[in-house]
Amino acid sequence: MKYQAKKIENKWQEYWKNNEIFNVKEEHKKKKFYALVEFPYPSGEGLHTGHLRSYTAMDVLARKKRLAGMNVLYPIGFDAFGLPTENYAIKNKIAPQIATTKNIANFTRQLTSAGFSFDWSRAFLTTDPGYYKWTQWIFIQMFKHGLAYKAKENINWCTACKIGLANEEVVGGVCERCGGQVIKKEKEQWLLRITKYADRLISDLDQVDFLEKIKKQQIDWIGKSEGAEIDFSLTSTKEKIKVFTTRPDTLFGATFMALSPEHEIIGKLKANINNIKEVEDYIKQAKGKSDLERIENKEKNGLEIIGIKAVNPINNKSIPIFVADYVLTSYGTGAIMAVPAHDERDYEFAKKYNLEIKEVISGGDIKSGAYIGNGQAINSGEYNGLTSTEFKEKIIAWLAKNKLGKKTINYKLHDWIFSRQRYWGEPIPMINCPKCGCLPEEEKNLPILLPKIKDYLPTDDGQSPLSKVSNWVNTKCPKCKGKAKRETDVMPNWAGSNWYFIRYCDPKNNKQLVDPKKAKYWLPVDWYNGGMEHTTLHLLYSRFVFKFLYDIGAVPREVGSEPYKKRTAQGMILGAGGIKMSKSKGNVINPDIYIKQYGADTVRVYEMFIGPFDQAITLNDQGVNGVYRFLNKVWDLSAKTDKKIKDSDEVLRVLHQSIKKVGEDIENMHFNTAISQLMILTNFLDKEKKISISSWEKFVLILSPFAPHIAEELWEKLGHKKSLSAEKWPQYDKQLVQADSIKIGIQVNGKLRDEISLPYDSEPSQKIEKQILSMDKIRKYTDDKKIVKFIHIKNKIISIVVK
RNA sequence: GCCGGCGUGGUGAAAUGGUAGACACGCAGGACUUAAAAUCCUGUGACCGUAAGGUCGUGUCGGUUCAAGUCCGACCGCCGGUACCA
Repeated sequence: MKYQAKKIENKWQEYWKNNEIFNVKEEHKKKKFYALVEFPYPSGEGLHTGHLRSYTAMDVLARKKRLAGMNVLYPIGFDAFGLPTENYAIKNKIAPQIATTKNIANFTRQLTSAGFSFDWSRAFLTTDPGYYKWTQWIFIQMFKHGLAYKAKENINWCTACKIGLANEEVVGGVCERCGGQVIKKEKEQWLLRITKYADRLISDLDQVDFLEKIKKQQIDWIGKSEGAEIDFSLTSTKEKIKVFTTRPDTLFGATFMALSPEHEIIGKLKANINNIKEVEDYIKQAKGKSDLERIENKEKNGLEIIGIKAVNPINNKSIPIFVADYVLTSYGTGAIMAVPAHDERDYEFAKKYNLEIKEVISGGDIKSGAYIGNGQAINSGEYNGLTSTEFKEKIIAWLAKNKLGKKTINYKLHDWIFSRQRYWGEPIPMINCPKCGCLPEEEKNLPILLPKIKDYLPTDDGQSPLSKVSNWVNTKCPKCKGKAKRETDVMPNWAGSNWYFIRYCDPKNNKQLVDPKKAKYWLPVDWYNGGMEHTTLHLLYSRFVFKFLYDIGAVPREVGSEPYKKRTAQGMILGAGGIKMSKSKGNVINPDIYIKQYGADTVRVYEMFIGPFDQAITLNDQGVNGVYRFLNKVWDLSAKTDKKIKDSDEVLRVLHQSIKKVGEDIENMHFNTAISQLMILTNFLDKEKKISISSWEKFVLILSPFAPHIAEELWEKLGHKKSLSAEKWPQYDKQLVQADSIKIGIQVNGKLRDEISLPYDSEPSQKIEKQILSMDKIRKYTDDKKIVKFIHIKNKIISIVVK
């Protein structure tokens, strides 16, 4: 019979489902393995090939770990709240709930057809009230612990649609939907105090096994920098301006000060500013700039504030003050001491406006540009000669003693804006009472259901569409029972994906976020794989939320405060032309087509074979054929099995080498070389007349993580009644892996001239040396020469140096 | 600009400092076939040579070493992340 992929794939997918082969329970005698992939957002386009790559890789690992005797949890769910669905709903006037249901049916079909060994009994949607009840519960706990608060924040505002946009909706500085200009606008928002966890989010990275580049991304995103806050007094007023600097050692070189356009002191000192009208004009045009314009126009510009000057505390010199939009309001104090000699931006600004450039650290050439490195202090009075490090310490001590400043730490990371003026998200479970203020909803009333509405558009002034649902908005105050109103903002996309991996441990629990016993067994996640695009925000946010849940005891102590033991990332899948797949470029590939044409096993093996897992790959038709041929060959080989046969030593050797290599390669995510080894073994077996049952079984088992359907079918053909998923990963025999003899190369003066077959592990000896030197091809190069060196590295090489 | 990663046949790619190009695609020739597809066999880095064999060859230029795709230095190119973070 010929290999019929579709037929056997349907058969085994049914079998796995009906027999709940991959559904797991806590089994305390067994070692657990929690394999996690990023759950998909069920978009209308269906499963992306990138998902397929990640899910296949973890499926291979999960299946291998099962065979290794572990209790493997490999769950799946859907991250179903979000903007694309909401925008789709607005455009087509269809309830997002309906679009979601439809999309999920499609995703489920696709995921099933690829043969992933998910525990479907644990699947949920983040839009399930039973799930977002706990998303809301977490928010309330954050509020109760002072980590959720309201504040005025600048948000992206589309001037055409007149609505607030999430960062991900601003593409290239314009509105993703209408192409309209996006500016910053102040609005009251909910924020989460992630900055309180910044230090732990850095230091606890020591405890986990993440790819180094991922750790680095986390650290860079948090952006911790140590420096000093320094007070500059002002002439003609008692006000002061605080600046932040990482280089207090350059204080003598501060020749002007620059304020961000948003700096509050300007409003306060209006009366003292002689050119207030020009200053206000400058501020107005700076604020009106879109992000796009700010990015495009990188040339620094500013305006001097006439009438007040700042006084450098170290030498009492008056220096001019500028307002300049290269100074960010959102970092540090929104004001800087400018040291043109030792900062590139300040240098550029000083050149443009003809300001003093005073060198205070030696080591550079100030005429040609700023010197930003460390060095020795010069032009710094009594501090001259100190190194930058010594100088920093001394000057901070001096500032502190004179109450002019102090050591400070700053972060790039900001508190996390956690509200959206949208519909399709978890309602923020807060109530505004005119008497009692802003209070959390009573926990017994959770979940606060998202009401069904007809019009999903935000209001003209940017309020959430929920604000139009008066019978939902109007409620009672949980404290005084008087009339009160619900918070109408909803949570961002991230809310549901922050903690979903916890819920997989106990997805149906209605009394607790998670049963501590179950959490204790399954958590932390042993191995989390996903895309690099989620290794900053999602990873950081979910680590933060997990730490918080750990702190309040919602996650048991024994689990620890890090959610993921190990995190890896697959390379991107590029479309035709080696560019990112995107709808607008029309190069998106739907995995369905390949699965239909070749079957899931072929697609799985192909995706794993095409290149190194962590590198970007370009998907094309080249190579799929080869994998399909390989599986056909495997199928045909099964006809050669024979009960009576005993395999040759050579067959056993290649088999045991393969068991070793495939097993190790899977653990290291070197899937491509694992498959090439399976191909080598297949080609080898193909040359044999008969194959023993025992060898064939081992082959089928090591193939099974990659091509589970064909493996199950071949296993059944051998007369087994049960799925091979309950079998054991074969052991390799160390003795058998080594061949008796080994061929090694012989070099003369670095050039390969011949090779010789020696018994394995032959130690260097006079005898071998003599033998080699008597070989014809070697004599050709050595006979009339003097042998300077004779090197024999066991099992590796023989290298002769002649003169 | 800064921070990562990468650069090897016509193509995807292998290679703990130890015989570069495993494995696969494609291509060429052959077998089977009325024919095609499928399958099988042979060849396939470049150059010289009928062959045996030789020379060159892992982005470029240098260095370390008996030995470098791999280590070190400088440079060029591509990809990804980030962006005025004081």
